[in-house]
Amino acid sequence: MEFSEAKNKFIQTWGALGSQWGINKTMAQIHALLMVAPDALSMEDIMEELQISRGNASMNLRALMDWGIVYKEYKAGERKEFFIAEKDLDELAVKIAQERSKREIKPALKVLKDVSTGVKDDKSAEAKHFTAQTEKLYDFVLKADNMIEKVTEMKENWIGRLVMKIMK
Amino acid sequence: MEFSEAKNKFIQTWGALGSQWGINKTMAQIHALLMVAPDALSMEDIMEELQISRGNASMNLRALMDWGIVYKEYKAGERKEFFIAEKDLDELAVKIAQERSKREIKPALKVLKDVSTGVKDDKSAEAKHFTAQTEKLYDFVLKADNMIEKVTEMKENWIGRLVMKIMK
DNA sequence: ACTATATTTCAATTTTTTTTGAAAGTTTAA
DNA sequence: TTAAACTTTCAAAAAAAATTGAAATATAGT
Repeated sequence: MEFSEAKNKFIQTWGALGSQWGINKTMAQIHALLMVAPDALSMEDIMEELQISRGNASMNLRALMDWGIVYKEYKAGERKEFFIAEKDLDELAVKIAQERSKREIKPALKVLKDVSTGVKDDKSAEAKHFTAQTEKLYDFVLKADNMIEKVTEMKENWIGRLVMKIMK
Repeated sequence: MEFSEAKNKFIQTWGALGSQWGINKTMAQIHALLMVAPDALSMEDIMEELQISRGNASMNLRALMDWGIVYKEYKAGERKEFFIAEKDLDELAVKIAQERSKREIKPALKVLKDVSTGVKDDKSAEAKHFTAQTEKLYDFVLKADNMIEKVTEMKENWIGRLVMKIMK
């Protein structure tokens, strides 16, 4: 297999996978590209390689930096900015987990708490079942979220260690 | 808070959360509705409550059943079909994890294996870095996927047990 | 302060995804 | 076997999301 062919296949696959997990295709592709680039790339490089517009590149690079998984780099004597991906996979997973927790799980937990404790006067079977079920859901999601935090705290190769623990 | 208000808030939130994780809004909303319904609902009930078309209801119920998290139920003397959600949250999480592994992670792993082992002749720094990086990614994703399988095997309240283990 | 270089923003457009609704298909009961 | 009750399918329409490109903004060097 040609290198360029393999690289392309990887970028396309990573983009498609991103879409399925609610991350826009270009964002995932830029990330894939930076993950396998040995050196920092400029916005021009990225536009060229992925055949995307300047605006698209700019917005998605910003999003990746907001997630904390891509960094800016400045090169001496160069005016333009270069970009580099977090390449440590443990660190990458931790960052993604933390961001998803902060952006999505925490707000959902708040709503779950509100709705599970908010219905007071309604004595119907439907309302009782609702309260019981959303309460269970709250407990479950809270536990899962705490787990993410715990896992995140055991810095360095946490996934390896976790596999050990699970296998007992 | 009125029950109907709380229920609506829950359904909307669950739908929005679904979207962010690559699950279509209606599918997540139907699931939310069935999660808090004390009894099985008919397609009519669902269409009515969520204000959606018959086709939409039919397609998304099928999708939920394909994921194994919603079941059909037949009532004596009733011609139409009723639907009920998997309400055990451990079971629900396991089913979702298994489906995502089967549909998305396994195929991605195959591509990662292919591209990380497929570039043979290219001695450039770029190609070398590519092979090294995709190999690491393969190992990492494989480990994560194995973890899902292990966790899935410890039936019954696996998340609680896992929290225990992690906290040591 | 000016200018060349680079980046960001955002309204308009394009693409993708979701939803509709009606026709086709299926099942059950008489 | 017919017909009513119900479900599925899928082409067309609508809605949502992503992308473009050019104007606005920012920055650095002289």
